[in-house]
Amino acid sequence: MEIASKYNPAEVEEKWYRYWMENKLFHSEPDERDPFTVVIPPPNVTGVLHMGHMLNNTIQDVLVRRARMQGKNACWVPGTDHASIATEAKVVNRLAAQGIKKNDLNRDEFLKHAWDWTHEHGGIILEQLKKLGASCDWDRTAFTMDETRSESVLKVFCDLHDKGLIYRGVRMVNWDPKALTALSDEEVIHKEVTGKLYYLRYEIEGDPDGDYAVVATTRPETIMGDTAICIHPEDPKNSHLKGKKVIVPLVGRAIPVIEDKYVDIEFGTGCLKVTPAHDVNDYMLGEKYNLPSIDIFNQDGTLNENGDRYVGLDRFEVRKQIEKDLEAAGLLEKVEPYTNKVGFSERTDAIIEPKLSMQWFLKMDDLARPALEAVEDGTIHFYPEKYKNTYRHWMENIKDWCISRQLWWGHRIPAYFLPQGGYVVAMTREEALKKALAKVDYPLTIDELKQDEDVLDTWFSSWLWPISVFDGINHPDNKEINYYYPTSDLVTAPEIIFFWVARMIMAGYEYRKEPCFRNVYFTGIVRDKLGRKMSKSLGNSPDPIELMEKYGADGVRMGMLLTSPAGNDLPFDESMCEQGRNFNNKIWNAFRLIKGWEIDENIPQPETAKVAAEWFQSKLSETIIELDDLFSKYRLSEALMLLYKLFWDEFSAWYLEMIKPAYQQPIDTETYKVTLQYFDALMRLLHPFMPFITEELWQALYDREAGESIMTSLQPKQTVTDNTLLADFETLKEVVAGIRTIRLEKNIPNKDELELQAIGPHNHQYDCVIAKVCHLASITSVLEKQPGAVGFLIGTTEYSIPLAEKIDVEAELQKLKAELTYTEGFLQSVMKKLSNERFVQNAKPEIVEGERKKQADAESKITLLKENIAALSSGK
RNA sequence: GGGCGUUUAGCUCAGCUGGUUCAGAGCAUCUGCCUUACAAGCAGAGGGUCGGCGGUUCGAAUCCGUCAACGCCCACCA
Repeated sequence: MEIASKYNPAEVEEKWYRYWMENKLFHSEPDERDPFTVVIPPPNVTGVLHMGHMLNNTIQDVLVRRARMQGKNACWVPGTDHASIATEAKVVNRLAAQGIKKNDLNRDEFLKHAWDWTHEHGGIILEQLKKLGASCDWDRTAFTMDETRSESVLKVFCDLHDKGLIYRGVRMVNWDPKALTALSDEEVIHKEVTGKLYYLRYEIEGDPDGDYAVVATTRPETIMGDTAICIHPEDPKNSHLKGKKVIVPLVGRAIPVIEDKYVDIEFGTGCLKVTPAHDVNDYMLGEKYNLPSIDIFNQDGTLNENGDRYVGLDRFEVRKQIEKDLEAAGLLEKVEPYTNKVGFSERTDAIIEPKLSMQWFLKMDDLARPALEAVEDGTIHFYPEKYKNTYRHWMENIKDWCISRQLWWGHRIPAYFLPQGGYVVAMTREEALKKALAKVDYPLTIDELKQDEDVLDTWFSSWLWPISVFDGINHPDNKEINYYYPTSDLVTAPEIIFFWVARMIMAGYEYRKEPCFRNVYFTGIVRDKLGRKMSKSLGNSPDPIELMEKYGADGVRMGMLLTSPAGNDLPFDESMCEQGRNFNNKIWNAFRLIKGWEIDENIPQPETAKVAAEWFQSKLSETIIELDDLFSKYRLSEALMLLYKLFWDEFSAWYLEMIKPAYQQPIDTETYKVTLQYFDALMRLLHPFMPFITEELWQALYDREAGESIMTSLQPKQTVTDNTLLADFETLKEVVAGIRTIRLEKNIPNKDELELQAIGPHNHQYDCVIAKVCHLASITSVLEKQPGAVGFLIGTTEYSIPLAEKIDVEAELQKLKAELTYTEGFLQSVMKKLSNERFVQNAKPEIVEGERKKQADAESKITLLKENIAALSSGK
């Protein structure tokens, strides 16, 4: 059989993914096994795969594949999110490119465009996930705006409304003047911005030439909305303003001076302008002192009819202009550079305008309580644990959730307004009519009901995801939800801990009285080499599909996982994928070696192979124990590294070298059989990480039945771990390394046979292995080192190799002397400890014992070294 | 402004309740090898006063205090 010396992933990956799909190996149905459920964090329906998805989904796939191979009924539910604002923004942009404004269209027309866009781009990302090897149950693919999920959302809205948890009210909200919608607090990103602090003069009414108030503000363009200025009641600087009225600059309107301790005397002039319509704090002052509220902005951030001479101009235009006008009118005292935090829209990056508007809110206090408790008491476990703190802090200070958005793409709020005021909430218009008729005493037709124009926040559908994908909202007692819920693990980014994770937990308790998942694994952020977050706008993100073409999906998966412990950022570098690819190649070539052997049934198993096989069995078992432990702690990077070393170092570099028959010689049946078993076990251990190559080789290892797959085989279990044997082999490896070093230093070709002599304790049990690996003629115990031999120390045993040619005495002496100096220093530090009475008294007995042994070993080593030095010197 | 976290080899990270797993791993680097599975490889080597200072202790990378740098989250100071 001819096998290429380089592994070629492309065709292998294609072939096996198809095989898995054709055999329905990803599909899950409820049965008697334990379920292992994971719901995918649904990516934006029109999004494309980026590196963050790669990391996130690779981790999920590892967990799911491993669970499946532990005999669980694994079910990974894929799907997409309608991503209200993001998708609507994209559609608006596309329409704009065609010269169509959103406002030119009615709601239905716009939605048709949105659905077209969704069908055109939707699901691309899911196809890309297949390339990665994701073992999702594609038959269950869900969409947050498909029929089942939409019904769930409306049902929950109605239910929460009926429970009195949803209310409508005028509040100061975060207004996005670009997207023309309110945003939740979580969608606002505060960034530091360098701007100016303007000091404005407000003349005192009735005293135009006299004193005036000076107000410091960063937003001079809002003065048209001023309805008061505020000072601290105990501020001596501004006491002359008490009880007075002042004139708003340029506008000429008189407003009162109010007093409140909210004002910081030290800041600016200690005098604050109050604009209740456009600042959250001012709003509160306005409420407290019953001030009128003058809204000066249109929805898009331009000034409305209250904008005086600036009507129609954009807010930032006005800021520039008003500075000039104030200056000209002599009303600008001074301008200082100033840095403050400004809120930006997460989606559109527009500067948020605090705006009073009528919105829908969800009361959070009651929902938050059980959700907080679940994480606190460990019912739901976070990895890494530090996010517990973040979570607690938010949950303890939770505010009501603004759930309405002034958009069209999303779940339209099922509230219907009545012609003479009031509203009803119902699943359908028909139901709404019934409810309405029961409520009013005037005749009413169905067309007179006016449905709320707004849609719900995207997260109002995703918070139901672990339930709604199994239709557990609409049919709370169906077989699927009862079987698959609660889900097992959630893998997501810490950025959405509030947006999504916290709210899912709340919905879980509200609608199932049970946690929605047991473990949450928070991934880090994928960054570029310079530490910048990978983003489309920076153009610093490699295309995952291209990466997979270059390094193979298994290679990329491995590259991503090697350096990303839970919660740590991942500084991405292509070289990591290279390492992954190289490992694939290593596996491939080990397979080539094994499969290339000829088997001879008549030859007995050599002793070397027998002990090697025993040793590897133990090594394998030891590794499995460690692996289980790492998985239980979700330390996936370390788990992979452990297997990497097991395969590369222990199996390839040691085990295969020990059992390898001589060139063109056949191998015995026993060794061959056991080696195939080991290889099989290694493939199964690696499969969750690298699904494709392991399937390819696992299939090629034996004749497999049709439809059989490594995917549905079981993970190897621990067997016997012989610790003595393992320790003996570690010593053996040191001896081998010592001999190799001598070969290298003395330039002795591998084919030259050498003799090894041991002075001091040496276990001859595994000599055959050393002899084979190092190509030795013999290993003997002797009493004295031969003149002209070179050696090395392992513990208190000296190993030496007699050499025919002359050795470099000077160099040998130097080496020995250096070793002596080091050992003497070491002995000194040990002696220092032992001569310290308090150490001997206080330290645990075994520690003291250990130090005594160190002392003895060091002393005998020193004696040995001195003898050698003396022998060498005299022989000079 | 509050809270959380990080700082160990050139890079990315392990190091659990203080002492024989204590200074480690992988990658990178250097040296020698095209040895008949693999140069995407083999063999070997070098490299860190564990961020600074102070303390507790017989003993500190590990515990305490403090300072510094970086990161994240939260927050209405004009």
